[in-house]
Amino acid sequence: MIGDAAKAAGCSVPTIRYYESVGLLSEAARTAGGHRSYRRQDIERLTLVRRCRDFGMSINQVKALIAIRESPSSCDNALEAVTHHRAQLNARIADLKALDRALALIVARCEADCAGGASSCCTIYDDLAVA
Amino acid sequence: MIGDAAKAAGCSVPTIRYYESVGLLSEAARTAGGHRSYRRQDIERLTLVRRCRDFGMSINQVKALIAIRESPSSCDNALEAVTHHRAQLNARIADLKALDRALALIVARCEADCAGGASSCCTIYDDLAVA
DNA sequence: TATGCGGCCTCAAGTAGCTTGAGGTGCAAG
DNA sequence: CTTGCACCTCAAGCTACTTGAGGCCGCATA
Repeated sequence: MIGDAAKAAGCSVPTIRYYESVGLLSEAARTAGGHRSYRRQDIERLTLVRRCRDFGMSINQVKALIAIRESPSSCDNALEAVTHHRAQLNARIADLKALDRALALIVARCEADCAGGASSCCTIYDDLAVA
Repeated sequence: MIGDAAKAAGCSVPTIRYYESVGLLSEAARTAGGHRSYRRQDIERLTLVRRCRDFGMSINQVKALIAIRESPSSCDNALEAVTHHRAQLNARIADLKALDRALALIVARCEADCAGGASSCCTIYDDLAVA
């Protein structure tokens, strides 16, 4: 039953149907009544997908990673995919840190200069609008 | 002309029309021929919006921030909005760092144990699938 | 005056990764 | 037999835009 699979993998039921619809999971077997049924290996695959998504990989990145496993290629390819993803992650972290530093400066200037004055002349708006 | 405004604010022309459509910008004045025209203050507003978006605020957050300026409220409200956004940013950064640390361990184990073996039995897939 | 060309116009649909809703069926318990 | 939950499909909504189709505006050039 799809509900059990969702619980096991830690995602919602519609999410599983969505993954199936975009080809991340193969079409599930059906019971006589048309309900999807999942075996242990199906749930493992679903869990793998979920975890990769939790790690911030895109649907296509997950597809690629799974394709590597299912092809007769070297483990180095999987390693490279994950390493590449880590590089993206770190670039993103650096970007966000830079944003935060810039916002910290803006906040500090407001605290120093505005001193709770009217919002219509707050330094925040000037500082934000400067490219 | 909308093209000039886009250049000035560093965004695309359709983006400006989009901002207008969702109410982030007021409806632009039109020339006789129906083309949008922008005054200096319109461009300043657009630039403010663009910068807030660059800082990772959502459309609604930007709307709220602008609403604060245009209401007779205290600068503290603007300060709080930005501070709250910083808190979100920092939470996101912490999350991404945790992901990266987890991926680093997975990569390390593959490098130590797989040694370039077949991808079909790479430790990466096992490690990723563990909740 | 015609014509070419770039920039503008509107409206619709596509993008990612789901979630939410409508309307209807399967199945086990009481 | 009926209640009620979980399941089914299909369609639309969400964010923040981008892309495409089909068609004017306005300036310059021949």
